[in-house]
Amino acid sequence: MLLSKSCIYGLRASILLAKDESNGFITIRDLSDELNISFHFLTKVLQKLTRSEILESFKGPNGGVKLAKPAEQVTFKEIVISIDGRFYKVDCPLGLPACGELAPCPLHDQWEELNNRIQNMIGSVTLAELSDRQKRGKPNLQFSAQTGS
Amino acid sequence: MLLSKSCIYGLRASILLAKDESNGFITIRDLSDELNISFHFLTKVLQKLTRSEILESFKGPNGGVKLAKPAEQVTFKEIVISIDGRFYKVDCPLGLPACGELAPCPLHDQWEELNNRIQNMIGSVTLAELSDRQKRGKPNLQFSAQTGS
DNA sequence: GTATATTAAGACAAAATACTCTTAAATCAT
DNA sequence: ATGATTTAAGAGTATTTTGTCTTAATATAC
Ligand code: SF4
Ligand code: SF4
Repeated sequence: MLLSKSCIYGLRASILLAKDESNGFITIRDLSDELNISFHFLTKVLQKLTRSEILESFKGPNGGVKLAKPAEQVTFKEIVISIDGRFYKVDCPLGLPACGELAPCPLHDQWEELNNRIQNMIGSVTLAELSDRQKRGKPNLQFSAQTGS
Repeated sequence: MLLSKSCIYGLRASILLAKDESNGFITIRDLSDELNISFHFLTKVLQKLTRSEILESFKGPNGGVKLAKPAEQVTFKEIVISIDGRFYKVDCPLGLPACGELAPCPLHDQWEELNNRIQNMIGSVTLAELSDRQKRGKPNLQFSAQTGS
């Protein structure tokens, strides 16, 4: 499991928001219905994104959430950090102190490159790019109940 | 978090076992002391490795555990699978069905390559290679209490 | 055989994560 | 103002993961 479920839900919801071009508010109920996940749970996840000012929310009728800035300016990584709270990093599981710098084991460089790759991957791709795939996609494409991992 | 703690403990213990060249049994108590983790918890983890025939165990005085085969023949991956129970895989978090093959999003190839890299990484390195780093290392190198991730 | 050392097994507890529900606050429509 | 809609907040529950403890089984040494 690379990302928590909360994080995955937040990403999926964000992509739905990016897909909407009206820039109006969309209710969390609509999002949770389309994603097949709990409304209340998603609400909590999106609250984090709102507090991080990735989303903007509005209460009352015609309220909901929307992206606080253009989808081109929101990275995958921002969302992960906002929800999972920490900088995403894959540490070496062997955890030896004073390791690596002096006498790296056969995996040391690979762990490092793995991290760089992940950082680069999620840091450079934006919601705009991710949702574009959706917008162009077949209309019957839907989010599944399964979460991936 | 890429690997569970159980898995990390199992890996660390296995490396200690590989470091020992006498090929005699080592008590789990010794391992847990050196790794600074709970004896009982490590026992349960190592039982999985024993059932998978990666380790061999022996009860009673002079008993303990040892590698069931040469360290050169035990891969990182075998241990992960034995303990975490599943094939290690980093799925795309967006989880769209009928995705990818037809119209991959900007990350699709990268997720795939990430997986290949991880599979290759943990599938090709053996305990012998990992412990070699330890054997040659400074004698005061010790496992830390922290787990990495 | 009796005591001792050691893993095996499983019940139990604690913590982290995932999820649900209730109530409050804000906003809008009438 | 009143009532409906919708997010915010937080209490509460469930599940999974992590960790502890107790007892049983197996082997050795005397
Ligand atoms: S050398 Fe690097 S990868 Fe290898 S055990 Fe040390 S920190 Fe981990
Ligand atoms: S195309 Fe993108 S969203 Fe679809 S499975 Fe591949 S990485 Fe995931």
